[in-house]
Amino acid sequence: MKIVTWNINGIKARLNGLTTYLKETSPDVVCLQEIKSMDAGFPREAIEEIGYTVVTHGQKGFNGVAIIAKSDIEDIIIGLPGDDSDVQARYLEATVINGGGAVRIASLFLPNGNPIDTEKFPYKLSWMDRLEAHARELLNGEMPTILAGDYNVIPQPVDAKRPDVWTGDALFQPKSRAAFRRLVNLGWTDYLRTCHPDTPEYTFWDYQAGAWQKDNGIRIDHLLLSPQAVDVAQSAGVDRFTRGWEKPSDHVPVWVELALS
DNA sequence: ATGGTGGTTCAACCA
Repeated sequence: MKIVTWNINGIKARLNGLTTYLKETSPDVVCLQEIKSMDAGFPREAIEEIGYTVVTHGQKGFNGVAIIAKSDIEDIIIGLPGDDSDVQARYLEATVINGGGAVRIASLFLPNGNPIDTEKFPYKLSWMDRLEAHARELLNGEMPTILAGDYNVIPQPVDAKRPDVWTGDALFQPKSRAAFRRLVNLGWTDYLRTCHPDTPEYTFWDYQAGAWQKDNGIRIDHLLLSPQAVDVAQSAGVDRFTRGWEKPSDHVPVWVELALS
């Protein structure tokens, strides 16, 4: 069972890329971020036509997350629990049934947090606090669980080609990194890093200044696995090839393979 | 080097 997370930076601009990716790699589940579409405007038919169920949590213009799967999607939670006043569409959680098993999967788009001297940075940190509280609750469940998404956090210096230029950025601030570490320390596994301890594994390259050509990337899209998910995990990787496509997203898909029938 | 690129929506915001 292949589970993917991918910030597509706009579903309208990326529909061809997404359907090509689905046909070429045949993933069982894809968690999408930055669909930049309302639910009604999401091109669900084009994705259903190639065999996927579609659940979206969108808003006008910005943000927006979705989960698409080859099988049924059940027990859907829309929005990150903990603050009913937060109207930004950044979190969607559901159960995906797969043969003999079920996996609990979240698609999350963590706030960017820049510039750090504005209200955007405390919003990021409070959102991470809420995620930590909810992630603690999720560990009490019995199901394999994956928190997948664009975390907008560079966990370690190895996760950036040029860590020095990110020191003032919300993605690499000590408070952002500490909050990510607290999450992991609850008992979640950054499975891609576990599988590939010695290589950068970048997932994002800026559109500007030839970042892709220079491989000036960062690793900010993550799959955090509960212990029950780690027990059945087999491999993980980054599908870098989509970054070289015509009209690419600035992020690429990150995947994990689980041994569920 | 205080720019550079891209998506959504339509002047400005977000990343």
